[in-house]
Amino acid sequence: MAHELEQKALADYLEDHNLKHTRQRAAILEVFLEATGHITGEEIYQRVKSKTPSIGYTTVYRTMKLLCEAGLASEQHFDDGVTRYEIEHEHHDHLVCVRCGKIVEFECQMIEAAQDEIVKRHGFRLLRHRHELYGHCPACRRKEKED
Amino acid sequence: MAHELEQKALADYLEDHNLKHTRQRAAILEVFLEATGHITGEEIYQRVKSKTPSIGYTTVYRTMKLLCEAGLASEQHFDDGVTRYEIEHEHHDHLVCVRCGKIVEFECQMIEAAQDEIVKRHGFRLLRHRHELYGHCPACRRKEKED
DNA sequence: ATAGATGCAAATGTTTTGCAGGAAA
DNA sequence: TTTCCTGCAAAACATTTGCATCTAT
Repeated sequence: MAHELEQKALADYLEDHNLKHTRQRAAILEVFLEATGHITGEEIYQRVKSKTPSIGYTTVYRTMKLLCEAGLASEQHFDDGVTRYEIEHEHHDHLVCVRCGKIVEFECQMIEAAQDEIVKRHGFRLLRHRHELYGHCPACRRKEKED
Repeated sequence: MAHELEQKALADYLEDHNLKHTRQRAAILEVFLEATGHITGEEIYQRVKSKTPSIGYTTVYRTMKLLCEAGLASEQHFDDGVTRYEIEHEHHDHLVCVRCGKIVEFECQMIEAAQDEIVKRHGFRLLRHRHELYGHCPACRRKEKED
């Protein structure tokens, strides 16, 4: 099985919390990890279904919530109102192509510093942020010119 | 009537597009303008309802969409999945208190410049962006210490 | 008179919950 | 054998649509 490390992390989390290790949970984590990230609940459901037809939406959503709690996944909400799950990793933001849906991650130290300054100026305590740039990716810009 | 200027802008837009000037449209715009901005469809509905009890959700949503097209309002989607409407104005971003819901707008030239650089580096064409900082506002931080 | 607007009820799409049966420890 | 999970169906929730009726022009 691929992704042994993450399956191990899940097993540890389940054990620590007196939760059970089930076929469905392993299958959902597997599908999630195989995706390039930024996958929706619906997509996970469809892919798990092709191998385990008895799966329900309920289990997918519940398991993804659990993976988030376990620190393996995190939720992203882009402009279309659908929750997407990505592999949890350090601070980064997103560049989204509104034509083809391509998502690129970026990090910018300068922006982080500017944010801290703004937060401080307003006396807030920063918990998290969200920064998304929407536009057309290089491939779509090329297609536009052809149209 | 307050907000004559915007009511005039709406009237012009309606005329230009062969749409009708109705009591409901004027009432919804009025309520929207009286709010401090960042009001939800539900809130608009409730406030209009107190003066015009026959109003329906449908009309509120349809009218807010129309106001967006007319350039008077714009939609904002924060993390709770509820659409909020704000008075359309130049580029700015949001600082949101997750405890009390307070919303502060900010603008930062340095961040805008950094964004442009990132977009250029990835070959994208930028259409719009969204930048939200979530945390605790000064008042809520004070309350926290009391708790 | 007529194009367009309204409000109700029903549909939508996504995610959550209640519950009875099922599987892991 | 007990505790936790699962999948179904139904609920929730915000928003949209179909349609018969009403209203501004």
